[in-house]
Amino acid sequence: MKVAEELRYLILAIQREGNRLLAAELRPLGVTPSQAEVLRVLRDHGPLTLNALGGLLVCETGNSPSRLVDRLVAQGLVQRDTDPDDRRYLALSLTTEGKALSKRIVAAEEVLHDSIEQLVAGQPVDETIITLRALAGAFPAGEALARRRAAEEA
Amino acid sequence: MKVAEELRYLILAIQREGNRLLAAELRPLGVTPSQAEVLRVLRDHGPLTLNALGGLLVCETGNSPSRLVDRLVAQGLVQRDTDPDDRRYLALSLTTEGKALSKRIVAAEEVLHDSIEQLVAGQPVDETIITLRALAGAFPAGEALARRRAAEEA
DNA sequence: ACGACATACATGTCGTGTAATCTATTGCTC
DNA sequence: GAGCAATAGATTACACGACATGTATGTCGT
Repeated sequence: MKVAEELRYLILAIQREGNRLLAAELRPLGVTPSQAEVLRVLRDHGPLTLNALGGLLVCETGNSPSRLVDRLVAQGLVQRDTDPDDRRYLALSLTTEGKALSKRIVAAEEVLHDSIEQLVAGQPVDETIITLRALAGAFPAGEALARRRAAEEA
Repeated sequence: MKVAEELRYLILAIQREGNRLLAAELRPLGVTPSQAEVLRVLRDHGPLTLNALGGLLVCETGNSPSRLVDRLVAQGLVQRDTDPDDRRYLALSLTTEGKALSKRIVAAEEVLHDSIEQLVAGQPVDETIITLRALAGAFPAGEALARRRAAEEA
């Protein structure tokens, strides 16, 4: 099998299974992995417009995470205000309840991350990250990650 | 950011974007990446039952890829016969049309694979594959890949 | 032969990913 | 300020993935 093909399938398999594990951890909290990502981004990066939110999401649902946000609003976790100056813009932020839940989400993610670190213990992880960054950097979703890293350091 | 968290998001980003690129290559052929995987597996691993097919798919849709196969049957690419000895079993195989299309699918995948290899040229790819195999090997979907590798070598 | 169980597959539901299309608001040009 | 293009966002259609549940067929113990 070609190297690129094996890479592709390995990444597909890991992504699927990782997502399932995370979904299982998050289920008791009543949110899905994508919803959790939105809550975490909103928690870390203040109030955002829908577009700005999309730019920071890796699970970026194309143009508009509208539906994703809809469900979070319906659950009372996210507040959606319209900018009074320019009514095309939204101001998305966490409700008190959303802030509380996001703490529990971080804890659930820790469980997954600990499992991952155990599995890759003793493996050449640094080289792996370098390679994957080279791959991801070529794409928009990879840039979302880079933006988040940049914002965290600022 | 923790190593495991960065790994997780990198893999998510790469998987998404890779899938989109492949979907674009495959669109002129009228199939999706998941459908293409089914056609390739059927081409390489003879007639299969639905369960056996699921065991070789990385895009393994849990229990049963019935609906995935449904669309391929509807397009005339896959033939679905019932085993006369035990009518619970299916015998899935490519039609002539399906065989012809699978050749074009391989060509479309080559395009993606060439792009990937260009992007990771000069990176520590071997170490990356080792790490990812360690991760994937812990999961069922990773085993699907291993089964395919084993079958290819046999 | 009968009934309980097991196996293989099908189907329903929910949430999501992607792309196409629609609506509302704004800003620009004249 | 009227018309028009650009922009932000919402809506919609289709295919999937995950999970739960349903159905048909076969097997086994009695």
